[in-house]
Amino acid sequence: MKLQQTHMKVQEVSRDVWEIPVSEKDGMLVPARIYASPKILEEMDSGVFEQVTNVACLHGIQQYAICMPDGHWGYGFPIGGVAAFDQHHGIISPGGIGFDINCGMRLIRTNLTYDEVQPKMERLMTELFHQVPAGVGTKGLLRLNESEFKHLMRDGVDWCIANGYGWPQDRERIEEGGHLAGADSSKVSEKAIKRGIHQVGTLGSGNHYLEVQIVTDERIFDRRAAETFGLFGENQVVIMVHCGSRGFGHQVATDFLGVFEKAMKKYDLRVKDRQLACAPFKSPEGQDYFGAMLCAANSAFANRQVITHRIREAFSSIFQKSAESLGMEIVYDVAHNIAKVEPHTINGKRKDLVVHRKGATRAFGPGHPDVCAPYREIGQPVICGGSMETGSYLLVGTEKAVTETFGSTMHGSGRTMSRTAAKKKIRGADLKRRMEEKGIVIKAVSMSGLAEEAGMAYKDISDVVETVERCGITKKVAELRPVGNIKG
DNA sequence: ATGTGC
Repeated sequence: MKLQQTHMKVQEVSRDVWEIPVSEKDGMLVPARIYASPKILEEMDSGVFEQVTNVACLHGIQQYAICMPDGHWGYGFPIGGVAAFDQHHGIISPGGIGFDINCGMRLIRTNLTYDEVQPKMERLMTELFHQVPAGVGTKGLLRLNESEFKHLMRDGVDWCIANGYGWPQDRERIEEGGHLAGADSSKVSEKAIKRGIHQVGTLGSGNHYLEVQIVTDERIFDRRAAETFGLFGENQVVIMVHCGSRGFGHQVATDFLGVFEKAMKKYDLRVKDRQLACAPFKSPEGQDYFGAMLCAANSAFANRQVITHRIREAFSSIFQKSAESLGMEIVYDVAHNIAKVEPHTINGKRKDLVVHRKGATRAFGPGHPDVCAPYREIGQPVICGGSMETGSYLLVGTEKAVTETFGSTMHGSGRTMSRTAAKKKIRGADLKRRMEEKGIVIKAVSMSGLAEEAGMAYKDISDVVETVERCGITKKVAELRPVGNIKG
C-alpha cells in the first residue's frame, strides 16, 4: 500500500489511530500519534509527520505527541497538535500554542427560524458587517484607555459583563468562564498593548469569520445533547464566530519567541527546529510568557464577548425585539490555540500537566468537573468550523478523549491548499456568486481574502468529524449549515 | 494568524 511507502514508520495501533514509534536516533522521548482515516493520512503533508516527531523530542513530554485529523503543517508544531508536558520538568513553547493566542469558536443560539430571518437576511448581514469590523488592522468601535485594557486582559469576560457587554449568565457557557486566572499584564510589552488596545470587538482576517447558520432536524444526531445546548432544529438560526486575540496575541507570541531564543542557550535546551523555541515552564522566562499568554487569552475571550454584544444589538435592531426575547444565549465558547495547566492521569497517577492545544479543542466528557453545570451530564460542547461553503459541526467531548488525548479533539476542517495556491485557482468574485446562488449571503472586506477561504482549499469537514467519532474522542451533536458569512 | 513580505 502506498501509505506504508510514504510513511514507513507509521503503524496502525487501532482503527484510524497511527503511531510513529520512539526512535532513539531521532531523540524521541515518546511515540507520536496521528488520528486519521487512511484517506486523511494519505493526504496529510509530510511536514506533519516530521513536526509531530520533533514535538515528541521536547523536554518533559508525556505519553504521546498527538496530531488530530484536521492537522496540517504549522509554525514548529503542526496545527491540530496536542502535547502535554510535566509542569516541573517540562517546557512551554509559543509554537505549540500559535501566534493567534486563544483563537477560538463561539456559538450563539436564537429562537428564530430561517423563515423569519430569510426576508431580512440582506439587511441583517449589512448591519452585522457594520457592527463587527473585519479585515487586517481594523479598529473596533470600543475606545479603551490603557488602564481599562489592562483590566480587560486580566479579567476577560468578567470585565465585559461588568461594563455592559454581556449577560451574567454568559460566563458559565464559556470555557474557563472566559477568565483565566494568572494573567499578568506587567509581562505584556507596550508594543503589544499599542497593537491590541483598539482591536477589541473586531473579527480580523484570514479564516476568521462570523457566520449565520441554520440547524435542520435531519442534521441533529443527538437530540438530547442538542436540546441541552438549546438547539431545537426546525431551521433554527444560530450564529458562529471564529476569531482570536488579533495583533495583541501576535505581538505577545513574537516578543516571547525572542526571549525564548536566549533562554534556550541559558538552560541548554536543544530542539530539532528553531520554531520549537521553548523555556522550562517553571523558569522565570516560562512563567513570564505564561502570564502574558493568559492576558492574550483573556483578551480573545473578551473580543468574542464584545462581538456577541454587537451581534445581539444587530439582531435586536433588525427584528425589533430584545436580544433576551430572541433567546440569544451563548451555546458555548471554546479556545483552540492555548496552553493550560490541567490535572490528567498518567500511568495511574494524577498530575498537573501543561497541555498545549494548537488547532485542537478541549473535549471533556460527561461528568467531568470542569464541564459547566448545565452541560455536565452531557459533556463539553466542541465547536468545529468548516469552510464557508460546507457546514460546521457541534460535537461533544467523551471520557475516551480524557484518557487518550488529554481531553482533546479536532477544531475545524484543516487546509489542503496553501493560501497562494487557492488565490491562483479561485477568483473571489466567482466564489461569491457561486455561494450566493446556493443561498449564502456574503459580506467580505477583500475578494482575494475570500478566495483563500474557498471550500476546495479545505479538507471535507465530514471526513474529519467521522474520524474523531470512530476514534471515540468526540460524538456528533448537529451539523450547522451556512446562510450568511462575514469575513475580513 | 499578522500594523501580511528581509
